Order: sequence, then C-alpha cells, then structure tokens
Amino acid sequence: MDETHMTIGKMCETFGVSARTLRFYESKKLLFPMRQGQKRLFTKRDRARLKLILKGKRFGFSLEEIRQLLDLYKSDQDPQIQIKQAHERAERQLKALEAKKQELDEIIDDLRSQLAWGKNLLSTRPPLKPTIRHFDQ
Amino acid sequence: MDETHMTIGKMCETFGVSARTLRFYESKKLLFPMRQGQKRLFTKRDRARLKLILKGKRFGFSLEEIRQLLDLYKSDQDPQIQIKQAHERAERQLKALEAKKQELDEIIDDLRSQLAWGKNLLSTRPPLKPTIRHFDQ
DNA sequence: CGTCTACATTACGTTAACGTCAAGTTTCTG
DNA sequence: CAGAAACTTGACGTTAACGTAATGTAGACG
Repeated sequence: MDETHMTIGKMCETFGVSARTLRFYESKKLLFPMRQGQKRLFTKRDRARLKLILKGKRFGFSLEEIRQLLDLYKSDQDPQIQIKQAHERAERQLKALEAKKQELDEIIDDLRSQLAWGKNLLSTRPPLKPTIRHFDQ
Repeated sequence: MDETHMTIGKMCETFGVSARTLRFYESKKLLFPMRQGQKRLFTKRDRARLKLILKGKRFGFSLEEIRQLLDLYKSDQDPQIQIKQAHERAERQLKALEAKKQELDEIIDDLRSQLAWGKNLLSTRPPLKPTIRHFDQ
C-alpha cells in the first residue's frame, strides 16, 4: 500500500514487465532497488528511471545507450568539474539523438515521395531461381 | 569496370560492409544479386536497396522492419487490388514511424529540460553495498 | 604449370536482452 | 500449523545479426 516503496510484483503489474526483466536491469546497473531482507523494494527514483528505460526501449535504444542517457542524471559529487563534463556528455548525446532524428526524417521522406509518385524505382522481380543456398535458412 | 553490375568485393569497399553481411542480406531476402556462374553480381537495384538498408540500420531498425519497408516497393502484379493493399501497409508504416519520432522527441525534451533546469530529480546514490548477486555478471 | 586472388559454401561462435525452468525461502492466510 | 503465494538465486535456452574460421573452386598471371 505504500506509495514510495513497491515490491517487484507490484512493479510488474504497474509497468507490464516481468520480474526477470527488473532483476536484469538491476544487474546491469539501470535500477537500484533497496532491500528489506532479501526482497527488493523499488523507490520513486527507480520508477522514474524505469519510465525512461521503457520509453527508450519503445524507441529502439539498446540498454547500453539508455544507461548512458540515465548517467546524465548522475550525482556530480565534485560540483565544479563534474558538472561541466556531464554537460559536455549531454551535448554529445543530444547531437547523436538529433542525427538519428534526421535519419528518420529522411526515411519517412523517402517513403512519402515514393508512394506519392507511385514510382517503382525499386520494382523487384522474384529471385529467378532459388539458388543452391543451404545455410542461414 | 561495369557500372551496372558490381562484384561482392566492389560492393564491400563501396559501402563499407563485409561480404558475410551481403550474403546474409541475400539469405534474408533483402537483396537479390544475379549470378554469373557461382559469383554474385549486384545490380543498381541492389545498391539502391542496400542504401536504404544501411540508412535504416543507422537509425536502429531491425532487418525485419527494414524488409517490410523494402516490401512497400514490391511489384504489384495485380494492379487494382494489390496497389490498394500496399498503400494501406504504407500508411500503417508511416504511422508507426511517426510514433517513433514522437518518442524520440519526448526523450530529447526530457533531457533538455532536465539539463536546462539543473534539476537532479533522479540524483543517484552509489549502490550501497554490492549485494550478493552472483549471476548475470 | 604452380600460385595467388577473389570468390564460394558450411558450420560453429558471439553478444544482447531477456524467457524459462528448477529449487529454496519467506510471508500471508485460512 | 499447513499450504499457497510471492519472493529469491542459479543456470541454461533463445533470437538476431552477423564474425570467424575451414575448406573448396575458378580464373588471372608470371
């Protein structure tokens, strides 16, 4: 019933993920649930991180990429220097993201124009004879 | 020297991919090189498809997703009905793409606002004691 | 002719991101 | 207090997208 600490089961039904997944994310340092004896208790912070993880996944990021995004929020113990570095990393990340956005826009435009024009620039012919390949299915 | 037909080696250096990759794409029906005896000859169409494949990969699509994008260009042998169906599929694809674009925009905005505000909503504490996990690394 | 190069096929290896048992423990509940 | 429910760790399985040999052949060249 406590809103600030959720068990793994509650997390599963809340976010629609498996327990395996949550434990896996913990092992990969994406989440840091507390412990009450053996059991994990997920905090508000864990839930905020999980939301971003799931958003990133829906989009198509790898967990490693997501971890790097999450690390942008990490504690800057050493205010002066660390903040600056974190900021630089953040800038690089944003550049990369916007590059990706650019690629996506290109693909969408490609499709749009192809379909609009009814052009079959890439019209295919069926592979003449399924040749002697026996491997890779 | 022929511009319309390229060997696998020429393809590799032109596009910066391995021969294994090109053969793999063929086995997955993404490319359909002709044959001259045993050897593959990649046509202009193959190169156009490969460009879209690589663009899609840079963006983060799976090969299966890419194959479905490529299939939008497929020959509509049966003009009346097939064209309509292809068009519907294309529309669905575009919807999905634009949903993805939406997710990306959200993530970018998340990061932007967090950094701009200097907010440490998600400030982390180091995992108190590396607990007794022995599996998954 | 022998060798080199550029291909070919086959097959086993690898990483990521979990799924899926198996088996033990703790907690809730009638 | 017994059994179910909800956890736990551990370990092996799976799919995607190739990498990486190992081995074979066809043509070019000195």
